[in-house]
Amino acid sequence: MKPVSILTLRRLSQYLQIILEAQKERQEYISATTLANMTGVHRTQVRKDLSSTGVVGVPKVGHKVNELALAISEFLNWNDSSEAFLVGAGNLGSAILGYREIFETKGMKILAAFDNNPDLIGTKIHDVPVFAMEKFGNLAQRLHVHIGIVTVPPEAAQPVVDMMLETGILAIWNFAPVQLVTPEDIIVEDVDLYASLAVLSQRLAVKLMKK
Amino acid sequence: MKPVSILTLRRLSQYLQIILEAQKERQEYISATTLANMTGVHRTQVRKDLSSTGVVGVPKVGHKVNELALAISEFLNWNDSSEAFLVGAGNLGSAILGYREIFETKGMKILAAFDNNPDLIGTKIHDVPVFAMEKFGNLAQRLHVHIGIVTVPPEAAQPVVDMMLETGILAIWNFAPVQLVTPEDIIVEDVDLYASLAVLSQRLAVKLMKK
DNA sequence: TTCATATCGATAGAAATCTATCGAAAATGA
DNA sequence: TCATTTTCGATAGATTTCTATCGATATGAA
Repeated sequence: MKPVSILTLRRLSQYLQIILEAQKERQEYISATTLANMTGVHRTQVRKDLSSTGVVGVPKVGHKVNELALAISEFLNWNDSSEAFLVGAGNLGSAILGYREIFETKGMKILAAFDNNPDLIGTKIHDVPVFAMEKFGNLAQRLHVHIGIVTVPPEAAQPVVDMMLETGILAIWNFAPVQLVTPEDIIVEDVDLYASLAVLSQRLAVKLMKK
Repeated sequence: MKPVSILTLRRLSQYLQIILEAQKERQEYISATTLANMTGVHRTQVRKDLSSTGVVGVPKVGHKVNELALAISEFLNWNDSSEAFLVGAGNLGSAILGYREIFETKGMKILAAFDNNPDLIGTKIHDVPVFAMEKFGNLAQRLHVHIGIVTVPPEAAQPVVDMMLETGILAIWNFAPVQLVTPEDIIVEDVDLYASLAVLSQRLAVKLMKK
């Protein structure tokens, strides 16, 4: 199995979303062509992306919706569950916790949240208990948690991450808009809102200029 | 001015973040090499990215921090303000509104939020007033708002977007995990958490398999 | 049965993106 | 003053990513 590009992974998630819709509507088959039309990705690109999961389709028919959904889920490792801890139970953290159930269907179970705000400690947010920061290490090791979700303010992010890495965290989902410093083998996935906004605003500026 | 790739725009935002830090620390100069080391992007790539904003550096010295910050901000259109409306004042919407002030420093002013929950209408969230959905069109046209932020549940996203497009919205910042259908000339920037999670979980799975 | 059509998977070619190299310019220090 | 070092910007080459093309196969209509 050769490594797959980030772009392919992102597209696979996109296809899966559409495929799940088709599944809800009881469609039996779906073709790469359909996925291409719905996403704007090129037909052949969709085929390549799908082929990296190992599925094979039937000419003139396409792929069985159920099989395809399963294959992509398996490939993304969304079928077995990984445990996660979230640090930073503020606005953004709470919002993420609100998606807890959906994330569970995608293989990520958020077991607990951590914060240093005494008002939050001991409470539950969207059914997830909030603990004091000091409890992180002990709990993470005991429960074999491998994913850390970072939703703290920018200046707090690096110390939090340093702390996480001491406790066996292998992958970090980082929502703080800072460049984290981590060892090579740690997986860091950034959700960079500023970068996203940058694309939006520059594109809009170019567009308005042209008119 | 030739068009700039999305990847370049995202990196420019990243550089700017680092440059602003340097500015806070009263550094006078910063080099492409430094930015490269801090981000992991290749030296020459950083130079190319920077050159697309039109800045010129000084050999052996680098770029003046102030000038560089200004050039990138200008290029991303973060120096003049664009007005935005947000639809969907739930968890995620509130979290976004919490970043209102930071977004303003990046050229986006969120003037109002909209929701169809009667409990929210008439209230303020992070100082932003919440109106009924029906008010959107009228207000958007009167205030010449061009950016729509979509933080509604997936099933509500497409209707909301359709409504937005009827009222002169030109760019959409979409946080709903669905494929939006829009005319060619509308700018859509997706923040796709599932795609991000897909990258994280697949990478982690591969990593754990290797061990 | 035969033909037209839609789709598949594979391969090859095109385009975009990234990396390496080179000469020039500014600072530093001998 | 002159060599050394660091960085710049430009160009060329390598790599990755995307798109076009082709034969093969299953379906459905003539």
